[in-house]
Amino acid sequence: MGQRGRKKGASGEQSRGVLLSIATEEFALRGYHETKVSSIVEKAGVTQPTFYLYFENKDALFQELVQLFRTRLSEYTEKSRLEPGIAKTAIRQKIAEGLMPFFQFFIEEPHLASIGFLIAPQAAEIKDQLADQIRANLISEQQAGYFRKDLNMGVVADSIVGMMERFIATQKKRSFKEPELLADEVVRLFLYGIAEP
Amino acid sequence: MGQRGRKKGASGEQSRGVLLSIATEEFALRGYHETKVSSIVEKAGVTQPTFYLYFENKDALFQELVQLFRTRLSEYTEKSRLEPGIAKTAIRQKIAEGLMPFFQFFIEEPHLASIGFLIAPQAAEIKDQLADQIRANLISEQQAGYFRKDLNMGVVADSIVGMMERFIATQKKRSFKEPELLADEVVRLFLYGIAEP
Amino acid sequence: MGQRGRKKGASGEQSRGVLLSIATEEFALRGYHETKVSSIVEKAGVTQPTFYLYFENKDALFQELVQLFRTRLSEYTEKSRLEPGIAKTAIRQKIAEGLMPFFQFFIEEPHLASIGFLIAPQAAEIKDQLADQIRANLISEQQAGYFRKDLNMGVVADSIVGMMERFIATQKKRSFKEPELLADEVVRLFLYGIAEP
Amino acid sequence: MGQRGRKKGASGEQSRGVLLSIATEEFALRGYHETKVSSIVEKAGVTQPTFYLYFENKDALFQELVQLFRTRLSEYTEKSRLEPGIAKTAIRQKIAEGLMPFFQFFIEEPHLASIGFLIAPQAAEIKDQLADQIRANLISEQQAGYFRKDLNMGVVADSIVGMMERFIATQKKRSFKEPELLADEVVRLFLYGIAEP
DNA sequence: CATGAATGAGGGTTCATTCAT
DNA sequence: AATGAATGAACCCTCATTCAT
Repeated sequence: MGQRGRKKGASGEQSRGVLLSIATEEFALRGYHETKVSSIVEKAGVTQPTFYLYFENKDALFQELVQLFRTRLSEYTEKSRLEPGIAKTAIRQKIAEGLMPFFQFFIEEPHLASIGFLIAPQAAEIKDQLADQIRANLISEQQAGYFRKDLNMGVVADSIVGMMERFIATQKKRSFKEPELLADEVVRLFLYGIAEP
Repeated sequence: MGQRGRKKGASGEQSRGVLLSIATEEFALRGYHETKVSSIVEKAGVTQPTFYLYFENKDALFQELVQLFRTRLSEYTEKSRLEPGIAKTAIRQKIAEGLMPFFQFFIEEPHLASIGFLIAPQAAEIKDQLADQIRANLISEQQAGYFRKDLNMGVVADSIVGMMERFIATQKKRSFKEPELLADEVVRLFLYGIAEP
Repeated sequence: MGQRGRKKGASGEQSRGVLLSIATEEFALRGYHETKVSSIVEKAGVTQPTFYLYFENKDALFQELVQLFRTRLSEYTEKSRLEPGIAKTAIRQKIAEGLMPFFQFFIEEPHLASIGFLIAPQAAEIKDQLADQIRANLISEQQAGYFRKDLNMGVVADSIVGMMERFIATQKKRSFKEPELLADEVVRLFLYGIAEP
Repeated sequence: MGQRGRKKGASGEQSRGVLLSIATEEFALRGYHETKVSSIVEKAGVTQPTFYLYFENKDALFQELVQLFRTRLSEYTEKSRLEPGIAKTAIRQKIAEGLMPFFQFFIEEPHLASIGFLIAPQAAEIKDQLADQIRANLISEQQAGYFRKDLNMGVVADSIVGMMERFIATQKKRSFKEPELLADEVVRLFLYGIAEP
């Protein structure tokens, strides 16, 4: 009752969801070409035609995941920018707070992150974009007097994005602590450098 | 005369070289699957069977390139380790000198670097290894008193490798200066951080 | 209705069956290498990928046929061993009855027999095995006093298997009679020899 | 001197001979398709073009071997027919003497025999022909009163040829004695049969 | 909503054979 | 007499995708 009626309609969305989630994992773990439509549907327990009931084709599904990654990334990026000038928190904590959402996202959605940062053909472009944003932020903070003026913020941004990529790529084998600790570690590194003061 | 002698024996190696170099570019620019044997040989001006005269198969060729990358990377890594302890040169310059070979390599062989750092399935492993080495170096220098003791050198190493990866990935669009300048920039970043002193 | 039901489920098995039967004939008539997947599917009225829907590859199909031959051969060999010791039937008829199943098999499945006895790389091994069995049988009957003791039963078994092979190989052009008659002919030959008594 | 002059001309025939002999072995052991021109020349220590200096193509070489087999077989068959009526030797020995040359040939040239009897596409035809000859001989001797009249000599001939084929095919693993002994064994089998007299 | 069955299109690889030297 | 280098012609196989039910 109701249940049954819904079941019909829901089962569709359900199948779609299963396919989507399996595909995410497969793409992340094996890459685009090594992930066959046939194996996705097999693991999902449906047949190949069913796949095309929910996705135009393999590439469309993949792009959907990439798009999903970009959306989520933006959402989390928003959080990074929340506290504009108000923040009386020390610069160190402020930056750590800005980094946290990324780490959280990468930890919560490792497969999606892998797709967007490592697997997708647009990965380069995605990272470029992110680096650009970060650079813009850094520059404005640099001009606000928080950072040294003699550093090329493009290089800094690239290093940060590169670090993120490494974080995503090595997440499985990383025994590493809580995102908070990691964020703080990273912030201290980028803020003060490794040199003995 | 020497001309003639060389011509004969060389023609084979020459074809191989052409194929190798075209393949390097193709793999770097399009990825493994998008690079067809048919298009490699076409650009090389030979027919498909010729390809198999010089390489066991497509994958063997690719692996040869990956191996070549690893070898070159090792060679350059050697250079990074030259001067042992004595070094009265400022730590800053010392590190810059250690970084330089990598940048030089990446600049001289951008396609090979791209293959080893971005395209190869083993890319993750390769970068992990490199990060491990760098971390080991950093730790020993840390213990020698050059670096702060409160930093996790694993994170530092990952950040450096990530930065390298970004450097390779963005090289084409990078208007950036000489490797010397870049190396110095990077060293200053990692040594002293971005915080206003 | 049963019609419809069968049609659906059966169509796949049907295609497989058609391919199997065409392949049997082609392999038997042309040999392994001269039989192309392309020609099998063409005669079956399907496209090449369909072939791989039912068989892992060309060789797997071939091996399946060889295995089928072996199985059938075993089944028929069983029949040869029926009546154990008591047998008051004349030795001559007893042996004829033991031979009959083979001839019947070879006549009913000439192509399969051809594959197992002539085409398969394992043909030698298959015949060796059969010869071994026959020899064992002959020896036990020899020791039971039915046959002369001064004959090497290995040679006899080889001769019988060789005769079978010739029978299979020449079946097409053989105008020869019923299997019963042939069996009797063969038995008389091997039992009593050709010498004028 | 002389030696040197001959060497040149001889070296050609020599290469040809080497190729021929290696090809014989390879064809016999691996079959036609599994024997690659490339592997023949490799084992012969020459290059592929050299192969075509001496043979029109792979098939021509193979046919040459088949032809050689047929020729040799005929030569040996001649020996079988030498003593026409004269022979006062007992029928048993006479037949053994007729069989001997075949066994000798098969033993002396096992690879060639394998090619002609097992590998060649014409193997069936070759054996048919041989069976025909043997049948003709048998029939004439049958009519001369040496053999029972109630036996189909076609079947007898096929059995003999089949036995020969088995002999060739199993020669490697056969521990068996001298050709004389084998011939005698076979003759006794076919003459008197296996039944307890 | 779902499937059994089938296919279009293309890719990698092999092999006998030849050309120029 | 011989070779280094190259190729024409096929063949096997895979995969994303669709049709009819």
